[in-house]
Amino acid sequence: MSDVAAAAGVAQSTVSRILNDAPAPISVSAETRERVQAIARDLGYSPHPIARALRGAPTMLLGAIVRDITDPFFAGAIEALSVECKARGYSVVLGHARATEDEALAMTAVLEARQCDAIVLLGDFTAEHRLVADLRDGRARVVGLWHGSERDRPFVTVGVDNHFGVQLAMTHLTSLGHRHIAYVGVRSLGDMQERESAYARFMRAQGVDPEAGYIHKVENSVGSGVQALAGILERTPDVTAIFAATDNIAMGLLHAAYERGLRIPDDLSVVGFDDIPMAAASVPTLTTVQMPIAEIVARGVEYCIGEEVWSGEGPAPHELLTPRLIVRRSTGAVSRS
Amino acid sequence: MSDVAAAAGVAQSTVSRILNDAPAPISVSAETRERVQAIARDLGYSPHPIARALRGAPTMLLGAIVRDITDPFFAGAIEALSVECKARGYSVVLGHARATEDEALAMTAVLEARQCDAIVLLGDFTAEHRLVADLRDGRARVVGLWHGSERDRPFVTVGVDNHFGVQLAMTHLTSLGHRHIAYVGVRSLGDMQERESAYARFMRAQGVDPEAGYIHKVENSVGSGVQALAGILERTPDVTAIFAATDNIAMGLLHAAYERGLRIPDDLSVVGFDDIPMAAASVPTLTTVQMPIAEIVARGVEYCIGEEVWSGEGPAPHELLTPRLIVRRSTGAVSRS
DNA sequence: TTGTACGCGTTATCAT
DNA sequence: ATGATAACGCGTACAA
Repeated sequence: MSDVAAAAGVAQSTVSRILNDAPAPISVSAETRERVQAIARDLGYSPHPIARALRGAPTMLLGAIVRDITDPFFAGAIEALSVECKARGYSVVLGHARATEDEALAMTAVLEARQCDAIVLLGDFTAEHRLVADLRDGRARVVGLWHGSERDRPFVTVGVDNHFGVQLAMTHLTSLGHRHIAYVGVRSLGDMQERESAYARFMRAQGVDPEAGYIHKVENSVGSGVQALAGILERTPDVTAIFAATDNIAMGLLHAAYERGLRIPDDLSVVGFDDIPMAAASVPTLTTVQMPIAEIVARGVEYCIGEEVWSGEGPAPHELLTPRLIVRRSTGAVSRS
Repeated sequence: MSDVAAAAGVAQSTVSRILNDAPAPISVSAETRERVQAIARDLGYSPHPIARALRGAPTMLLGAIVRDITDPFFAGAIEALSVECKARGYSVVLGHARATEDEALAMTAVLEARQCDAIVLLGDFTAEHRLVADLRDGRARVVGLWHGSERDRPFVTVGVDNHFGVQLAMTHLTSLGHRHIAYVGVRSLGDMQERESAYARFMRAQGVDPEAGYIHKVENSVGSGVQALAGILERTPDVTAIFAATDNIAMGLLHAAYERGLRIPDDLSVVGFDDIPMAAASVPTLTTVQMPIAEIVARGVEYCIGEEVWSGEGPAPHELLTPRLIVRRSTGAVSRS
């Protein structure tokens, strides 16, 4: 910038004013303005974001803390986040927080994140106490997406109505005649916990005790479907349908059923949750619960770097968006009792 | 930091020296050192990375420019990149460059990327001339991963030996008796182009003219398999096997075959390329070409922020790592001629 | 209308 | 062994 000033024969502050479209009470002669702008262009000047940031300007960086980018669902969420941020001139920096033990390392991400104007938590991190505490005390605004509906949230959260989503899926199955419906979920809090309890409540309302071996917990990976299915068939052979807490798991179940020679949906119906891209191209295609990902992300970003901020007073806003059921070919009428 | 200095009753520069483990020729009394360190800890002091960066320190930020995070293969690559960077104390900031027309926006990512110490290109961006030009002229070190093997590369590239990978896949198919093998690829340069020409060369060596309708190009998505299969069966009904340039496409083919009632591998064999996680859990599981992703990423990161730098003189280093074939259940002996 | 001077939080250099 | 001071690039209050 000083180069530009020197070349134009004006003070550096003048250049700054011109290039930043000086606020109202200041005025610059049109002639100087044009000259400086021309020179700045010729010299290929571009402002140094770091120096700006040092002056207190926002870094235009938004930190995204996520457990597993490889999870197709979160990959889609990050995609949406990236698009939304780009539209607002922001970039997203990735913070990895793989395992729970990685808490300390996740902290690192937070520290680095001090350069970020805001932090978005993708998924459930309620178990990560130190992380949450640091985030709460930190300078940056924080928003939790798909973070569950726990009480006393320390920051704004936006998510999906898990209870309603599960209801949709389960009602679909019962309307097809299924009564003995197993659940395969993930040992985690937040959304996973909510889906499980919504399932349990539904089953009890139907007069079936879900605690009688119908609930199975595995890792959230396509590979875990095999062991889950084996467990289900062994402990509750009367099962005619399975509700999986994520599409990833559901994919694993489709695979495992195929390996065992079980036909879907003739012998077994499967419903997932997430509607990942692969759900529309699996064998067979997967009936699943779809969430308005883009909307959820957009709401979260709005709270982070938009107008609609939370003052920090009173309970943190908590928005729940509504999912819908996508019926495909993995579910069908029950063929045995 | 000035707070710490005031509280300790020493000069602020002294604090800086202590906290940064001052270089050799400087000495600090042990007593002062401990006192300052204690106070810094009590005050919860942590250095301001932006101010450091302004002084010329590296930002410890690595920019990753990628077309589609949703692509399971690149999601895996980003995961590996993130892990590798974290181990070196770096964070990765995501630069989205979706469509080709998005070139201008990709530029934005580059500009923001000025804060980055290095840039990693994930995938092929040779068609993005302005992007490449800007990157070449830029300050940051640039490395292209899976960027193809074009000549006169303006920066270091690390990738996979596509020719060898295709050879593995095709040899596997011919050894099973397949002769009429179709190819489904993507209209793009870099790796996609190399896989296609490697396929064409192999076919010609086998005495089959690949130009006779055996080559099909689609979008790289699971959804595009349906139209691809329809086109293949219509134009070349003698086909008994298909080689897909990516697992994503291969997944779509498995799905499309199932919808048409074609049994895999009895009626049709399918081979993919990438070995995405889903390839091990599809119906049926997919025979595919696996790349050493972690190694490729590690090599790239080494060139970016490691010791092994390229001076900029002479031709840019270009490393090719070796893929291997993973044989699963989507390929079998030919059953018709 | 434009120039001067200061400060953001560090680190490096020079002087004490 | 430590303190004072300049500089990094920018925005801005104040002076001219």
